[in-house]
Amino acid sequence: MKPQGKKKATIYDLSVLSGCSASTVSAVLNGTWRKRRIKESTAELIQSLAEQHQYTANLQARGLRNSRSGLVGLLLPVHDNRYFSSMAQTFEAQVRSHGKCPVVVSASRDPQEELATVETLISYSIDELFIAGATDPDSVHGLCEAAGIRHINIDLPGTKAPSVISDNYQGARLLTQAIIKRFDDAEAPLRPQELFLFGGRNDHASRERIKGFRDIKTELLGHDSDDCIQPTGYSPGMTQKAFEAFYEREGKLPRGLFINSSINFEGLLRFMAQHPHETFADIVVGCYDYDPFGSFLPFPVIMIRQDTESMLAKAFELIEETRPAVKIHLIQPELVHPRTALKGPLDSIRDIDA
Amino acid sequence: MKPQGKKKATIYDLSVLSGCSASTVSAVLNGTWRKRRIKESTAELIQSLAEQHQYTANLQARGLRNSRSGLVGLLLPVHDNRYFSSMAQTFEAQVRSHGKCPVVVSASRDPQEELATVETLISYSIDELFIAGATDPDSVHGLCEAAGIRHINIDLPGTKAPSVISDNYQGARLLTQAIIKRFDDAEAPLRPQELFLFGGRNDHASRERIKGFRDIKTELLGHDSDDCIQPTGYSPGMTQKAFEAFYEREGKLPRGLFINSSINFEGLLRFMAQHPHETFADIVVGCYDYDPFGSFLPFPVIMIRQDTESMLAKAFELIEETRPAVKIHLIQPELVHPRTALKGPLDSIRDIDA
DNA sequence: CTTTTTTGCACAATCGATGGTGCAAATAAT
DNA sequence: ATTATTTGCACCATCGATTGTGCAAAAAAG
Repeated sequence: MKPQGKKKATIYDLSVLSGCSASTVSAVLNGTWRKRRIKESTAELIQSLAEQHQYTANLQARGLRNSRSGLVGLLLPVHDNRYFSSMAQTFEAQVRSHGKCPVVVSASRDPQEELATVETLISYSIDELFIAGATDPDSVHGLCEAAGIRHINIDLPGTKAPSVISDNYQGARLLTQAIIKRFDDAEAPLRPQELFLFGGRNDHASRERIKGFRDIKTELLGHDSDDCIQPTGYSPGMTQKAFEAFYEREGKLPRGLFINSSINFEGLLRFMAQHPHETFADIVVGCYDYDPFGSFLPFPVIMIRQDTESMLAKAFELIEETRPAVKIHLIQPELVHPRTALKGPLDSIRDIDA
Repeated sequence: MKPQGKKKATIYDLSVLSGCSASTVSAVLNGTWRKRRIKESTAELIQSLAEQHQYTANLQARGLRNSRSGLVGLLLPVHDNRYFSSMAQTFEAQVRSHGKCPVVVSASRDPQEELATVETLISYSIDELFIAGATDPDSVHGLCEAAGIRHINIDLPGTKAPSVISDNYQGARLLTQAIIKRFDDAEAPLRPQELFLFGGRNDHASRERIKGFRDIKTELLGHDSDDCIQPTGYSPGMTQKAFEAFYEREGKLPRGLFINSSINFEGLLRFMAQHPHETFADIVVGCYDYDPFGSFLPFPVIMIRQDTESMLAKAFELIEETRPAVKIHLIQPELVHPRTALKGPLDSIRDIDA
């Protein structure tokens, strides 16, 4: 029928048109009509009217009534890096496959903003919340708990709700080992003071990665000292400064670099922009995060791809449970060798014309 | 006060607690109380009660009543590439600064999914919609129009709503010119059959870019033939195949490559993974999209950074207008030379501990 | 000490959908 | 033909917030 002037049709409009009551219309349109013993012919009539008038339910009204909204939220620290944006992509696909509506929001790794954002989501009667990389997962838990909203931590664990995170310790060991191995047939063997870790802050992920780094480094190279760890926060700018400072001091970069995340890796890019190719002639970089372009830089870049699909799948599984245990589920990440272009969530979406 | 057992406080709860009517409570808490001549002391009482009981308005109820929700939507084709994810990031910042709540969803460049997603958003009484990179902006317009929702196209233009897009023609000229210039002091000059365009499909952006590419190429190199244009859709897999096919046929890659988007660039990465460094020894790549890691690949990569901030700013400006003209606003993109690490939206978020 | 004006707030309808309850008509059982 | 069931649906309260309207009490004007 015509695209209507302005206002959307409601069950009351259809009620008038069909001669049935609004409750009948409602039942027909939300599928509960068999349970309510509505005649099949009545249902058909109403359905065809609904179609003609392009009826779609007002989800705010429905949500108000059932205090559910059909929305499932993903709280992200930031959008614009490959780790989180590909998480968003898989999240959307999984939520849709459950027949719900995904909502992705970021809170800039700011505890205040995290809480404010979650409050807003709760006010919209969001049904479930996936909390990824929150600085303060337990406070967020507090809000969800009070509102009776199922929630789960991803990427960074909390102590009050179940968490699904990648096995940072193991991943860091893998990555560090791979970096070291790269020097196996170098003319000069890698010395402990030549292998540094840059980036991260005092969060669970960083701590675990640092532990893994130090453990395997000590195992393989015999020694590790505190000054080989340079936490810079999750900021490209600070990371760049750290590299500049190091370079100023030492006249060169460490031969082996463990970079805590792709965001920190961008700090290295900024440093690179200021220095000639030779500066990077024989370095090996390991980055705890995968970025397809990062994998093809002019020096060997070994990366860790966190398995966001498995993490989210596990998270969905747990969030469905009635009383999930408050424990941390570790998902194994994957080591990605230099010059590797992995497939991603985009590969599963069809592209029409070529 | 205590975090409450389960249910959130409503104006009715506060109404009882304060001895005032619900309408008074409502007025106090939504700021209209002066207009309603509520005594200041009453307002203070209610506000303090609200704080004690951690009252937050049920936004679904409010939205139902005003048929507005405070939500502003951004419809994206996909999340996981730097162009769209950084668009999401700036979008969120801008929406928040307007006191609204951002909602970002992707629709996989699938016209069906686009419409379904927008219908859902409309059912939540979203206030405004930014339609980015939609395959079928005009159908989306239809839905918004019928629902009386302000909307605007970004990145890909429609014919029925105002659009803000980057100047693809001009950008493509810039980029192509920069590619050609790179060969100025090469031993062998670049011949027209050595400069190819890969990627894109039959959308407005691709068409404009192809036009810009061909125009300047003809101007500078004297000739351009149809087979130098290889549209592959927006899919890494298809793009890879196109490169493989070309390589199979010609035994090498073109010396000059114009790649239509970072998504297509990922197709080149996949190709690269299959071939040794030498294959890329003297190629020059121009990519219509900026990715910081892409900028540092082992061969010269010239990129175009689309100015998402300006695009969104302009879009916000237009969407506020009562009757914005249905026209296309062009935003100039920026040429980014190889080995450049630009700042992005992440730089404006503070990082607490270093 | 009236009359007018202002102040301060309560009432009740409304937004659209849902679901428990009740009840008449149709059908089946006796 | 009478009672018991089943069928098919209407009625109405409800979710929480908003807002136009109305009306006492208090203050000001006379």
